[in-house]
Amino acid sequence: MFSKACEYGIRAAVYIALRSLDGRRVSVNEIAEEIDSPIAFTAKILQQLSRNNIIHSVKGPTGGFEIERAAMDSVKLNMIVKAIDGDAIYVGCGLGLKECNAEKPCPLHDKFVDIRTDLSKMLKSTSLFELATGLEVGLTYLKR
Amino acid sequence: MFSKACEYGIRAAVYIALRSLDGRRVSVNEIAEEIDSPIAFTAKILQQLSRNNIIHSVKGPTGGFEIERAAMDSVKLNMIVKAIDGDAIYVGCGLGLKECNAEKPCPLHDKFVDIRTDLSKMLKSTSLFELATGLEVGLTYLKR
DNA sequence: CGAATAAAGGACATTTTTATCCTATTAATA
DNA sequence: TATTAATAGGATAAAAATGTCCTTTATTCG
Repeated sequence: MFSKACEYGIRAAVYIALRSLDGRRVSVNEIAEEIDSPIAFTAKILQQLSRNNIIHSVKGPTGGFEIERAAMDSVKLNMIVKAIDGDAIYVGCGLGLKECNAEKPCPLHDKFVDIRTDLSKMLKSTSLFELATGLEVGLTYLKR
Repeated sequence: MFSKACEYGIRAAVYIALRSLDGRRVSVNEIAEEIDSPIAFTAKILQQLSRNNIIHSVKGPTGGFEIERAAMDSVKLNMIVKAIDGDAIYVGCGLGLKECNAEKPCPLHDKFVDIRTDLSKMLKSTSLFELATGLEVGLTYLKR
């Protein structure tokens, strides 16, 4: 469904949000450790998220990554997915046709649109805050 | 969502079904032409489908691929997806955790289960016959 | 200012996916 | 039986995704 990069990106963002709730900045090393991801690869992904203004980075000692409280509400999963995987998942044809729409649909078009609309709605309506709080109270996990 | 191999596999199977409705066997070359896919790669995928008894192959002159009328009803998309992409799409965690279930869910688990259940239902209930007939009457397309 | 710390980013390596090429096998038919 | 047409399958190549390493840049703090 999502690329590895995107999976790491979402997990990282949720972890950063969790820590930012306590006012703590976190380093790439800590993030990679806590979400069980390869450090350097995770660093690249964090760069992308930072460039897309999804997370905030600070260089130097005491630096690291953080997310402002307001951003935790306004940043929805679809923004992270789009920043990393692009919009193929929202736009592309399920059977890989370059052109596939209601005019000239692939055999699966209508059924796919339904699924994708649901997926899209879910991603657009899920905020980092929502996911971070589930983690905070120990209901959910980011590794294993 | 699906791998390229799986996309080609579904398109190829639908095309074979379409032709088999007229009692015509089709060659790899014709299939690749009609679904706009790389020939040799498509041949590999057809081998997989054949080994999984999803389509039937005949060697030699007048040979080619075909699907029996009864199989067009019994073969559902989920069987093709499973034969080519395995069951990651049904089983795997949306955020890539090795272990993710109701006991120890990732932050997206519940929302993901909903989407995936819908996708799974759709694939399990869609037969090759259904897709081939849409093509036959010119409502849908396999290339472009 | 200098040392230390952390992200940014470029270059490279590995792995997986996608794609191609060539030979072997099978079967029809002239 | 020889030829030819078709799939089967092994080996290899190319491209994309994933992952690593090292240098640069920014910042803090002694």
